[in-house]
Amino acid sequence: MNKIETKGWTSDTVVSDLERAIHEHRLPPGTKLGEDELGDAYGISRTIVRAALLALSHRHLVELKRNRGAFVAQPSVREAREVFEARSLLEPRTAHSAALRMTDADLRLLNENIRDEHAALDAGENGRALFLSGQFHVEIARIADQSTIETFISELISRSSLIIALYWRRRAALCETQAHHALLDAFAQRDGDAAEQLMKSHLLDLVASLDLRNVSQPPTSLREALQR
Amino acid sequence: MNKIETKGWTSDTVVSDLERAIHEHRLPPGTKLGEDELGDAYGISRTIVRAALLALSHRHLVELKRNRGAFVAQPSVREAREVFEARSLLEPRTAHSAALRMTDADLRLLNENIRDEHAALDAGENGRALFLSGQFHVEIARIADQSTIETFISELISRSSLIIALYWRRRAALCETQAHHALLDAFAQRDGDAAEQLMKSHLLDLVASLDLRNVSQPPTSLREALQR
DNA sequence: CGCAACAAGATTGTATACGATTTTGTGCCG
DNA sequence: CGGCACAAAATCGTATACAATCTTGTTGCG
Repeated sequence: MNKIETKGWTSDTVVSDLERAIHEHRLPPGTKLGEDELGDAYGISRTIVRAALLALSHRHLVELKRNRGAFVAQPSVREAREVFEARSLLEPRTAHSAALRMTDADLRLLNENIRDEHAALDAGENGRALFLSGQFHVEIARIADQSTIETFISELISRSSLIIALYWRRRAALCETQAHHALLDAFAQRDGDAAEQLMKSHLLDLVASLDLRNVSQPPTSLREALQR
Repeated sequence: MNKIETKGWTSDTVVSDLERAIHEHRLPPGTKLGEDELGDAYGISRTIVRAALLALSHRHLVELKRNRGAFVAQPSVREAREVFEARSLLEPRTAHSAALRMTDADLRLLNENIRDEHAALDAGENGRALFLSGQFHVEIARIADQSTIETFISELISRSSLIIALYWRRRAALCETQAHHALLDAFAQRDGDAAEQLMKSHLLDLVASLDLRNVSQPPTSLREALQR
């Protein structure tokens, strides 16, 4: 693997970089994250890498197996349900708050986000589109001016990306930008109740688009199947 | 400081130990947690201590200041409001779910918890009473069978303990065991709606018992006042 | 030929050494 | 005597060395 260099990588920037790579499905669930490998890639020692992996494990994006190494998490069906249950408690009412605090600048930002997502989809950059789609939700929490809830939602969004990687049913494009459009309309009218309802429906739609039957955990490779 | 020893302290056990000490107000907000000091106390190297402090900082129980050290967090008024806002989104509906899943064994456990809290109060062990009071809330999330939400609530409860340490108005005893009693009754009747309402009120009462006016951040010592 | 025991290699876990930064203490100069 | 500059000490940040554990490959026996 070639170096990334050109930056002064700190623990936090490595976390951001890896989180984004996971979120964009460039690092699929189950991928082994070797400490030496990462250290070489970023041009830092294992000390920093370990701090980053520890942080990612606290966000449930990476699973640390003692004496075995770090792996991109593979959320179980159970965990997938829990994540969306948590989102359904946090996001609708947060969207409500956001609608009441929405500024024109915020609206422009959300609009741009949707536009960029469309552009990414057209360009075939599905990973980037998925990332932007998640950013839309995090941005709402930021607008609601609730940084504590924003932290939770941000984690849940990243985990949702892993869940989508594992359990997404339709192989077609993410045809959910309509939901975001509808939300944007509610925000534009500062209609808290509408935003809350739309968000609730949006999350239900998302869960419905997943295959969460307890049948088979699809391993990403033969190798991964044996590691469990 | 004398050693604790007698245990094989891992990073996780140190985290639990420190978290409990913080939760019980044995380590008040602003307390400096020196790495060498902790390493000596537990008989481990700074490597493990740092991993533990990193974990605690991710839970917002410890603040890491670069090249300055780790300190028990001192939540701002802003942060205090956010924590209780998050709790108000998560806990009522989680109590609802818990009520519907409640077993007799669960009821006994919650009952014991309340009894122990009373005993601790009578014995003047206010820290332990506060810890048990928090455990009550976490236990509800466990009974609701939502480990993801439980993790969030657990963090919020610990942060609430710091908030109470800083902004608690009445210096008298924590006369909130009645609220827990009322909740227990609702649980015993498997009345989800009642439990949800009671939890909502309970949280509102808690916030009301705090002094969250933006006046003065009471520093724990002269020293701390200058560090900010 | 198959399987088990053992040895070699690779990877993580922990401790420690060293450098950077901040804090604290001292002394010179105004 | 007060204040600034510089030096000493303490503490954190990072890298690296070594130990523990797991994985993998090999060999010998049944």
